[in-house]
Amino acid sequence: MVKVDKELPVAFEPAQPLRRPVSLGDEVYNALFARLMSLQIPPDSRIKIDVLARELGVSQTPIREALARLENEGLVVKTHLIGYRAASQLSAKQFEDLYDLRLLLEPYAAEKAAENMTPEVLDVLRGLEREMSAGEGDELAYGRFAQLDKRFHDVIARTAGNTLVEEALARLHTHVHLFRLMYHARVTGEAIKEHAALLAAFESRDGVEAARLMRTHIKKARARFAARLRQGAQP
Amino acid sequence: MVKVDKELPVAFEPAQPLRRPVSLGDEVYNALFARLMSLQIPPDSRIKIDVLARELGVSQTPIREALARLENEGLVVKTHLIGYRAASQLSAKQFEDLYDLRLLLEPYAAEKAAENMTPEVLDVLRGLEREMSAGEGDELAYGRFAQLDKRFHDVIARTAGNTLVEEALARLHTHVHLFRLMYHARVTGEAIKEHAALLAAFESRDGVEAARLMRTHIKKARARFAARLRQGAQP
DNA sequence: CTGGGCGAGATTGCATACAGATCGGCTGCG
DNA sequence: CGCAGCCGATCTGTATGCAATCTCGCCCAG
Repeated sequence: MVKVDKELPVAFEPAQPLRRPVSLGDEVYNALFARLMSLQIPPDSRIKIDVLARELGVSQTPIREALARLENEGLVVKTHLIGYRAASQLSAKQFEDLYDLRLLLEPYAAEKAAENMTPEVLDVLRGLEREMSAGEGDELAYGRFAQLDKRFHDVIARTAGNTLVEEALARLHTHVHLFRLMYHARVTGEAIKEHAALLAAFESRDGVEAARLMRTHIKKARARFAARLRQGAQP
Repeated sequence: MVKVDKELPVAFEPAQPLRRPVSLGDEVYNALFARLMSLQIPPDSRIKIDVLARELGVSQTPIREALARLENEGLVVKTHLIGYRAASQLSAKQFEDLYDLRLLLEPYAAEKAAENMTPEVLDVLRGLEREMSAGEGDELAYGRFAQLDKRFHDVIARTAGNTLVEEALARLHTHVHLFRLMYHARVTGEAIKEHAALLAAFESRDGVEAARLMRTHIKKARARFAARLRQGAQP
C-alpha cells in the first residue's frame, strides 16, 4: 500500500522493460480503428460482431473488447440488444464544441512545449513541416497531409509533458481526422504558413508567442471548416 | 437524495422514447465503480475476473466489458496475460497535470454556465450548497461533502453546454474523488465560501466573474491538497 | 546453514463454441 | 391497405478447453 511512492516513478520510465506479446484484442482494435479512419466502415453503418469475427478469423471475445474501447472513445455507439454501429458524422454543434475544447488545450500545450523544446523534437517537427510543404498542391494527397498535421500536433502535445492533456487531445484529433476526410477543405497552404510561424516560436522557446500562434491557428482552422460546412459540402 | 442526476439530462434531452432493459455489463460496471470509489477495492490490488464472476453471480463476459470501460477511464489497468488491477494512486506529477487541466476547463465551464444559467439550475446549485454547508464541521461526513462538491461541479459543466468538456471533466472528477478519499483534506469551510461566491456570479449571470472565481477556487483547492501531499499524509 | 536458480503445480486470463433472448422484417390474412 | 404473427438475424450471456504466468518448494553451490 505504501509502495505507491516507489512504483509510480517507474510508470514514467521511457523504456518498456519487457515486450509482451500483443493481445488479440489490441490487434482487432487497430484493425477496426484503421477501417473507421479510412471510412472503409462508413459512419452510421452497423458493425456486426459475428461477421467481423469470421472476417478477421478470431472469436467474438476480442471483437467485443475492441468495440467496448472504441465506444468509450466515441468512435462507435452501442444500443443495448441492437448492437454496435459506427458513430455519426459530427454535427455543427459538436464541431463547435470540439474546437472550443481545442482552443482551451492546444495553446496551453504549445506554451509548455515551447518551454520544454529540445533540438531532437524540433528536428521531428521540422521534418513533418517539410513533408507537408512537399505535398502542397497535390489534392489527392490530402489524406496524407491530414495525417502529418495530426502527428505535428501530437508531438507538440507530448512535448508539453502533461499526459492528461495529451490524451484528451489525441481523442479529439481522431474525430477531427474523420471530419476532415468527409469535408476535405483543401486549404493546406494557410495551415503550412501557420505551422512555420509556430516552429519559429518553438525555436526561440517563446512559450507565450507559441500559445498565441496556436490559438490563431486553431481559430483559423475552425473558420476554414466552418465555411466548408455552411457551403453544405458533401463527401 | 437530490434527483440532480436524473432531472438534468431530461432537461436537455426531452424525449427518451423507450426505456430499454439495462445490460448486465452496465450493472457490473456500476458495482465495480462503486467498489473502486469507496476504496473497497484498494489501488494496485488485482482484480480477478473469475472471482468477480462468482461473487456477482454472472459470467465472465459482462465483467470483461465493464473492466474494458473502466480501463479506458483510467480506473483500472490491464497487463496482457497478467490481468487487471486497480489503478495506482495519483503521483505528485499526475496531480499537477490534473489540476492544470482543470484550470483550463473549469473556468471556461463556469463562464459558459453563467451565460446559460436558468432559475432551475440555480435552485439545484443552491440546494447542493446548502447541503454542503449543513454538513460543515462533521468530519465523518467528508465523503458526503466530496460527493456533493463533485455534483456541484458536474452541474456547472453540464450547464456550460459543451458535451466534450463535460465528459473530460467528469473523467477528471472521478480521479479527484479517489485522491480526496486518500488524502482527505478537511478544508471544507474555505471551499464553501468559494462556492457561495460562485453562486453569486451565476445569479447575476456574470460569465467573466464566474470564470475568475472558478480559477481561484481550483487554484486554492490545488494548494490545499498540495500542502497535504507535502506533509506526507497517509490514508 | 543460507541464498539463488530451477521446475512443476496451481491459478488465471484468453479464446472458442454454444444456448437463450430480443429485434426487425417479411409474409399472409382480414 | 393494414395489422398480426412467424422467422431469420443478431446480440447477450454461459460453459469449457487451452496457454501463459505466478508461486512455492526443492536442490545445489558457496
